[in-house]
Amino acid sequence: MYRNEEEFLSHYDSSKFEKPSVTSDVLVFSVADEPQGNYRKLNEKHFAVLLVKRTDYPFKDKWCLPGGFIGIDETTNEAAKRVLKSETNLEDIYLEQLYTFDEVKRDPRMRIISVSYMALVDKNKLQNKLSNNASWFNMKVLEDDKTISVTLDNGNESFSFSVGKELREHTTDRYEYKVIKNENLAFDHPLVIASGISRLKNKLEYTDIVFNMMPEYFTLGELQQVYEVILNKKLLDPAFRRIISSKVIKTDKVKTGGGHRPSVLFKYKGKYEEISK
Amino acid sequence: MYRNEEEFLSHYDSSKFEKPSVTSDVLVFSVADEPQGNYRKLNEKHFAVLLVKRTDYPFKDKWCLPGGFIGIDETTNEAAKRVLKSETNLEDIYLEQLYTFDEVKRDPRMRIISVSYMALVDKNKLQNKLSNNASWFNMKVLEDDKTISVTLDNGNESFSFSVGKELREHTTDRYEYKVIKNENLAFDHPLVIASGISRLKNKLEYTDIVFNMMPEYFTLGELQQVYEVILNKKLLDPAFRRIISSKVIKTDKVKTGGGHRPSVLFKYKGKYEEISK
DNA sequence: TGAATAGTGTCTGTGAGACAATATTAT
DNA sequence: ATAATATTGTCTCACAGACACTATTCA
Repeated sequence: MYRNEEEFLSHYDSSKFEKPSVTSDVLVFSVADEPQGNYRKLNEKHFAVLLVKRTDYPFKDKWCLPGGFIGIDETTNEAAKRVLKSETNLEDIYLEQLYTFDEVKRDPRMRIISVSYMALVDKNKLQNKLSNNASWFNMKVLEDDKTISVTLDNGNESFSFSVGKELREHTTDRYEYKVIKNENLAFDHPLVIASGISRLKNKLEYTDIVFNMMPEYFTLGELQQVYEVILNKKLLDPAFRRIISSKVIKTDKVKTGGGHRPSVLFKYKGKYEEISK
Repeated sequence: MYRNEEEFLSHYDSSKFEKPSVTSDVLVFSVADEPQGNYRKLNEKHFAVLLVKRTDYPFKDKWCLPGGFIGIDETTNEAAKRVLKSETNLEDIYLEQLYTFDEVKRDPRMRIISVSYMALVDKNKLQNKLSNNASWFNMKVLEDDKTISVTLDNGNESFSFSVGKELREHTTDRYEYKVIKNENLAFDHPLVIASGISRLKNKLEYTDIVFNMMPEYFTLGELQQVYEVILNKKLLDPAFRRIISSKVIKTDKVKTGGGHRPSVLFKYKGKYEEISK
């Protein structure tokens, strides 16, 4: 035994155990604006995720989440930020740890543990800033009691995957899904995407994270569209306005030009409150 | 470049990068029954956490969560179960991944990433099964907007710690706390405990996890006490009964002997429903 | 009998769901 | 004028908070 902590540390051999590798993977969500024919109608919105085409084995040519090995002096959060910066050139965006995936065989090369993060971005803020093998995929999500099915489409390619939510009796963990169908995604990334969707839906209801996907000024109609496209259901206008009103402040700006009554622009109250204190 | 995945894998050198070590730490919560003088009164309940005294450096003689390095062929979840079994001799108990803590300097020896799990147990099920350097600590939790303070007491020792919740603008993560005061806990375990308390409080309201800390038969009064001691506030009887009634079924058993009206025993509905289908 | 908990009844206010009604624009 | 969205009004119903009341036991 050693006499004190210093002495102990100087003798400690950190190479004794065989260690897993650790990566940080980032699930980047956004809501895309898609203009369509009728000048009167609003832009359609799509729930979208950022994927990267793998150029190397394993899973060469499959799509995966942006991510990579963490440095020995870098936190997983820092690694996620680094990856995000290099793929989207965005900084200071919302990032939260999602889940740590660590099935022993999730990577065929070796034991790799993936700490996944969820990021929310306003797609309009990044213009032509995507790295060239990255691409946004619109998502259509179908969810029932037992399954989450997602269809992905980036304009050129379209494919789908589905995962099952099976609840084991005593180890119930919301994110312990199981891949049922997957052909075009690398690793266990279907699980990560499904977990992220589930988390986002939940947090939408009891936090203010949605504003991380919004521009500074927005109409309540636009905001409602974002909720609707993520939650995948229509909301009633008056109810939505009631609920959201406390989180948002009216500005004196309006949005015109839509062939219908102009819409007042709002901004997120959060920051404002801090200033006004 | 390699011609196919197999060829690639056979050449892959997994020792190229310097890797962190990975541990699995388990936050075991329970609610302790403490009998007290007056024969009429109900047992007092205490929110409790299981800690282990460290026998080695670093942090020799400080208290920490049960945990340990994961095997190269073992998931963090399996490691958590293994640890739990060895400390409490309990199996098949509720276990969910909490958060992955990975500050670069969180362990003075070397880079160690900790995947933490939260477990809920019914303390009555384990009799004298604790390993000998483990001990239950009753917790008193004080929480306000900015701080969580916890006082721990196992009968012999009493100490407290506190962590601050600071919300950074764009990286808001509920579990990114900061240690303000800590003298007796090893590593960053104050953060883990605070995160777990926060998660448990939340999940109490919208899931059924509480029943993992209950015996098969319980009275609504006892169940209410468990809620009250975890949420740290009194609940109104009629409201509580209304809300909980859908999750629970009445049995024909009663609990007598308390110097007051006997109380009907209930059981959790979850399992029952599956059988009756 | 009385201390203590078990359990029920009911009033009130809040807030969500639903739907109707009005307002305003560009073509 | 019309299609389309913006915005507000209001009715109803469910439900949580609050408090009062009744029920039952055992030293």
